[in-house]
Amino acid sequence: MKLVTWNINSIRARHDRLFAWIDRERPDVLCLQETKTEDAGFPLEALRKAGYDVATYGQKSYNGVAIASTQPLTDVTRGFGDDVPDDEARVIAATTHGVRVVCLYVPNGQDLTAEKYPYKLAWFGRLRRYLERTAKPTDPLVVCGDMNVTADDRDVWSPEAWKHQIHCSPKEREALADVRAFGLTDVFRVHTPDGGVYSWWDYRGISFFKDQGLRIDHILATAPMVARCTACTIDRTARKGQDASDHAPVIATFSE
DNA sequence: ATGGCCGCTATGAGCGGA
Repeated sequence: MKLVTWNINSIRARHDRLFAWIDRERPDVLCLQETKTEDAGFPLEALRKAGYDVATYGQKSYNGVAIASTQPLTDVTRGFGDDVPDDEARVIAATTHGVRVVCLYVPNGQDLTAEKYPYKLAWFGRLRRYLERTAKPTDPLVVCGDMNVTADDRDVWSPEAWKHQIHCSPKEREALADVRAFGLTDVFRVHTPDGGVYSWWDYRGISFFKDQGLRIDHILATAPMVARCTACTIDRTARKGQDASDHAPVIATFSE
């Protein structure tokens, strides 16, 4: 089973590139973030035609997540289902290929002094409690998406430039570590212990050309899924050229 | 030191992204 997480940065703006990539890579499960549209603008029929069952959780202009799978999606849930009023479409989950898949678009946080920063930290707490309520660490579970946090300095092209910046603050990293402490492992790191591989590059300047990126898109898995994970890579080629998302897809392969 | 790009919107400037 080939599972992909990709912050597509507008599924409408990325339509041709997305479908060309799907045709080439044929993922079994595709988790998308920042679709930036309600269902009216979502290419539901095109994905079905390509052989996918699809579940969306969209909103106008911002956020938006979706899961597509070559097998049926069952038990689809949207949001955390907690008691916090929140209409931002950032969480969708479904069971497919015998695996519970949680697709996340974590809040950006803006900067360490913004009101969005404590919201982001609290959001990670809600995520941890959501996992406690809805899953067990012994389940076949994958939690993936745009985490908007670097796990440690190996994920940062310049730890000095990014020190105490958003995506790299100790509190964000602690919040992500607390989510992992539920019983999740970053499968990319299992296969690639060395740093210097990124999943996002700023559109501005020549950051991609100079490989000045961050690894903020993660695939986390419970122990039974880690045992089945034979590879995890980041498709840097998808970031090249015109009309690319600023994120590259992360691909994990699991044995049956 | 700052901003540099991109996608969105009952667009044409301002917001959010990371």
